[in-house]
Amino acid sequence: MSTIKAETSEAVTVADRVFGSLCDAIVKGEIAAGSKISEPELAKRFDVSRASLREAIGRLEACNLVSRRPNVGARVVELSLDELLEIYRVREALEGMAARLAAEQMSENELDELESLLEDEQQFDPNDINHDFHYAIVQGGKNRRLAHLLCDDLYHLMRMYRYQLGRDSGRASTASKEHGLILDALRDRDGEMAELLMRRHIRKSRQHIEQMIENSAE
Amino acid sequence: MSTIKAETSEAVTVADRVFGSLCDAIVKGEIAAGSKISEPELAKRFDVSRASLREAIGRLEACNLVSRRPNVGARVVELSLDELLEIYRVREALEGMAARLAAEQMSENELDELESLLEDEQQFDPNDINHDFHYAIVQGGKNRRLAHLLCDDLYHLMRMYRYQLGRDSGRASTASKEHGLILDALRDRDGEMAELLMRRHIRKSRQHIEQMIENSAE
DNA sequence: GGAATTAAATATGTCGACAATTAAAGCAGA
DNA sequence: TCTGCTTTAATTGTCGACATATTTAATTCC
Repeated sequence: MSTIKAETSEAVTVADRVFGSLCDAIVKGEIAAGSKISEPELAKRFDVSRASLREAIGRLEACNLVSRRPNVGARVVELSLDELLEIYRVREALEGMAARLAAEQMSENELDELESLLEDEQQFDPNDINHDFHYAIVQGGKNRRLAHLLCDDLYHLMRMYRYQLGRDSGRASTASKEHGLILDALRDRDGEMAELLMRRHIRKSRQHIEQMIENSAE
Repeated sequence: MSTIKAETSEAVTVADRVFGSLCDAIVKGEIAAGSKISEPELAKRFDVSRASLREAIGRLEACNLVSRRPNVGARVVELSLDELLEIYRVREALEGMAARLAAEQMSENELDELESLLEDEQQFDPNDINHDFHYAIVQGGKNRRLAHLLCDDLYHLMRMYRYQLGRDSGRASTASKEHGLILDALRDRDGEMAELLMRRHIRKSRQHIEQMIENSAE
C-alpha cells in the first residue's frame, strides 16, 4: 500500500525526486538539524521551481522531518533526547499491538521468512528496513493504519536519530535473543505473550538510552 | 504544541482557510466519501488559485482525509468498517499508553478538571474535542508525539466516521461508568491499571461495532 | 454492433512573476 | 556604544499560464 518510497528510484514526479533527496540529506545530517530550509537556495540547487520544492517540503513536514511556521519558513527538526524517549513510548504501544496482531495474522510462510531474517540479522545492512525484524512484524500485523503510522509518520524520524545519535551499541546480542523469544511467541500464536515481549524489548531499549543519558550527565 | 487548528477562525493564510473549509466539508460528508477532488472546480468555488488549493489538499492527505495518485488526482477516502476497526486497534494501543503516562504526569488540577468534565459529560457538545474525556487524558500524558499522532493524524478521520456512520449508541451510560473507573485509577497514580482500563474501554467500543456489523449481516 | 485505436478535451504537474510579510541593514537619539 | 525606529532587502504566499499526462469522445476496423 504505502510504506517507504523515499528512495529517488521510483519517483515519478519532480517533487517526488526532490522529496527523496531532501529526506535522505536530512536523515543523514547533510542538512543540519535545526537549520533553515531556504526555498530559493534549494530550488536553485536542485534546479526546480519553488512550487515543486514547496510540495516536497510539505511532505517532509508530514513525516515530521521539518516544521513550518506561516510566513517564516521551514526548519529541520531539532533532535532532543526527550523527543527520542517519547518516540520509544509510542513504539512500545504500537509495535506491541502489532506483535499481538501478528501472532494471529502472520502466515507460516511469513514466520519462516522472519526466522531466516533473524538468523542472518548481522549480515545485512541494519538500516535497510526491508531486512528488519521489527518491520516484518509490523507488516505481519496486517493493520494498514498501524503500519502507516510506524512506517510513514515515524520511520524517517527514527532513522534520523539512528544516523545522528549513533546506533545504540552493546545491546545487539541481547536484542537478538529477545527477538528470538518474540518469534517463539508468534509461532505459538500467543498474541498476549508476543505483545508483552515486544513491549519489554522496546522498553529495554529506551531504558538503555536513559542510562546512557545519566552516565554522560554524571 | 500543535493539535487541532482545523477551524477557519485562526487561519492566517489562504491555504489555511481552504484547508479548514475542505476539512469540515469532508468530515461532515458534504463532499461525499470516495468522490474526486477536482482542483479547477474547487479553486473556482473558493475563488483561490490552484497553488493554494493544492497546498490545502496536501494537508488533507497528511491527516488521512484524502489519498492522491500521481497524475491522477485526489479522492476523499472511503469509509470502510474494516478501516474503522483498524483505527480502534491503534487507539487501544496509543490511548492505553496515554492513560498510563497520564497517571504519572497529570497534575491534581488537571485531574479535577477531568472530573468536572466527566460530571457534565452529557451537557456539552460531544463533538467538541476540548470537552472530551479522551482528549484530556491524551494531553495529560504529556507526550507530544503521542498526542500529535492521535490529535492530528487520526482525529479528523475519527470525527468523519462519527459524523457519517453515526455515534455508537446505547453505550453512553456504560462508557460513562468506564470513564469513572479510569479517573479513579489516575487519581491512584496507578498507571498499569489506567492503561488496562482504557484499553478495555476502547476494546469494548470496537466489539460493540463488530456486533452491530454481525447483526446487520444476519 | 462491439472492440480497439486515434484524437480531442480536461486535469494534474511545473514554471516564472508579483504581492505581502518578515528579517536585515541603516540611522537617529540618548 | 547601545537602544529603538525607519528603510531596505530578502523570503514566503499567491497567482496565472504552459507542459505533460490522463480521461473522455470520436472514429475506424473487424
